[in-house]
Amino acid sequence: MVTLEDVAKQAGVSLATASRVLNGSTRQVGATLRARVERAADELGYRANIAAQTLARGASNVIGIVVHDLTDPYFAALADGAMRAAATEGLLVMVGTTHRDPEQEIAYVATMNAQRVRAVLLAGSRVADPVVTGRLREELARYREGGGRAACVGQDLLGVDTVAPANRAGAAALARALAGLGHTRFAVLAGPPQLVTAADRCKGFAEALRGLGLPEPVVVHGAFDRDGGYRAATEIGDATCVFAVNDVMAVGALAACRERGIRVPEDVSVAGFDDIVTLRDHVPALTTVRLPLKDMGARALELALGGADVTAAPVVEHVAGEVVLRESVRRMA
Amino acid sequence: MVTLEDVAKQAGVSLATASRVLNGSTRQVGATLRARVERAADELGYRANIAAQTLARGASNVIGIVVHDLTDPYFAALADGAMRAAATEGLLVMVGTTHRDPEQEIAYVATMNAQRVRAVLLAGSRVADPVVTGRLREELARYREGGGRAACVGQDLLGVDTVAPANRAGAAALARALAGLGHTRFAVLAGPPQLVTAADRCKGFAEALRGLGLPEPVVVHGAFDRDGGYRAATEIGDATCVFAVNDVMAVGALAACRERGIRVPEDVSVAGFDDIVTLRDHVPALTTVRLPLKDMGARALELALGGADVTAAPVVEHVAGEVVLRESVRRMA
DNA sequence: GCAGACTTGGAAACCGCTTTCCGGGAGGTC
DNA sequence: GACCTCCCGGAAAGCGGTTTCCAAGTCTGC
Repeated sequence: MVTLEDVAKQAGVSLATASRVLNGSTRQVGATLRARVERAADELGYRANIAAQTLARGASNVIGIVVHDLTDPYFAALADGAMRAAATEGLLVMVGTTHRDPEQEIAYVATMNAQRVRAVLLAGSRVADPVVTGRLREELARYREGGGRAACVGQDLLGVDTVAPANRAGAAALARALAGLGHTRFAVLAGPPQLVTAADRCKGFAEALRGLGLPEPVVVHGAFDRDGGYRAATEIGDATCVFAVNDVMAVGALAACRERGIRVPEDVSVAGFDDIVTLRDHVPALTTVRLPLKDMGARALELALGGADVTAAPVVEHVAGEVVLRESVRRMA
Repeated sequence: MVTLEDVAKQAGVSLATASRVLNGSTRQVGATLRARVERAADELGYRANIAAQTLARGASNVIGIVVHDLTDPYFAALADGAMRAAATEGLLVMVGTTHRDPEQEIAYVATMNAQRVRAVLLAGSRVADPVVTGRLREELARYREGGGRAACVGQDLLGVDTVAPANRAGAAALARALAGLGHTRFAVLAGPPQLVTAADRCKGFAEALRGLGLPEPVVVHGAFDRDGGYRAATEIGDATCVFAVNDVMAVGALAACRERGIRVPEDVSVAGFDDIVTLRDHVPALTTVRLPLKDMGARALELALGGADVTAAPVVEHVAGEVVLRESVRRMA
């Protein structure tokens, strides 16, 4: 590989000068030398060694983002938002996928720390395990002590800047909207009990029903994905309205209904959460709670990068969800 | 940040020994010292500085992958496959999204080169612009001269190892299957003419029709995304069967039909390409050509990493698509 | 014409780690 | 016991940049 020294030699200048010309310095370099250096670099096809730059500068130009699964449109949208924001700052993005393994998440924080990334973004639901969470916090603390910045999309459990979707409030609003349609017997496809996002949505929904004096919903736990929704949908009892705690599960539930000859919304109403863009053309159109996922991802990155004052209390931004009623629910007679 | 030197000092050993203990060396270190070093590292919370390691070792443990858009499930699946493969090799992944800007793609290759990533994966369609392609090839050549490895998912136009989906053959097979159902008047929602993937699929489809002695299809160009399909769907003339060159466009077309009261498949049959997993529950179920996207991503990474012989001719692996007939098409009377 | 302020180029220290090369001690052989 | 290995620890030379510190001009203003 051609190094800066090669360029300097070819241009007949010192290393220092070559560095100043090519890799953005505050120092001025005369037009003649500047041209010579640029020409040499071009001829030689010089590409700065970023590892060396990072080492010398003590700061890298990459950020890390840790998600569960890129093929889940929820995380893809979050990641996309964050990546666009990163790109405008000229930052590169290193992505880690955990596939919902909390150990992986911790490991990634350590790795990102080793990479000395400028900031790390943790996107995705926490699990309700204080031990695991504790270890994650520890690893994060270690990272931040070294000057790293961190932010999180999801529950405010990590002591870092957080973009927190209003899962509870959103689910509650949805419950009220659904109740407003005349439904009284509900089921919740609740996802795994340890997953905080899922649990919060479930809780918010149930609380709202309680507040309205309606009966408790049937709660069916299962996986947080399409198949989880599909399976859970078979156990909804005599509910007239089922709330799947995310859109992907709702789509699974819809599929299950279809296969079993249950019409939606005529026989049962179905609602989800997130308003996944890729699913907007689903038939029947899914009632859901819209979350501005891209913005949330972008905002989280801003938070991580912003605020020079590391010692300040972490800022938590709550983002509201908007209930979107579509064809998958119907008004009861 | 705590450095290796701090650890060495605390453990009362030399830098060399500490390095050997902590960062995988072939050299043995005695049990006593080894324990001392590990203890010190743990107490101090040492995290190796990967930039320094990369510099010293002359090789990094990250790979780069360049895609158009992570929120497009096609690329998400490809990326996911590649990332899983990378993870099993203990490699980190740097992701760049170009949003279909070829300049961005070239820029990313340069950047990845600067990062000295072990390999870069270019996923996504080439554009039919020899100038741009030439510059990309140049940039790739530069990278590979420096020892970088590269692979590509898509058309074999870059002179690197390639996983090439059989776009033409797949579309042709689809055309024959559709013709076998009795259709004779076709339309193709063809995407942008410069996009090679789109063009190949369109061409393969038309050729097959020609081979069957059927009339030329109506070809409607447009964007390669959902909205492109949506818009193009309004110009299909009197076709009884429309082929959207990818699933996402097909979904857009389906939406357009629905809004205009055109029943699918009763009034018109619709087919796509890719068999996007997220769309499998779409109603009506989409007829399509299945591509093993995750495997393709993984395979491309293997290709990039494998084959020690850089000078060998690039290997091109063709991967076939499988026609999957579903509800969105019907047999003509 | 000259002191003082500015500008610009270069030498060299340093960033944190890997690894080569050396040397000393332990263990084996005859 | 002498000689050879083998094993393991440390000193130090890089890896490819950045940046500080100097020194030598180049301008100003008087």
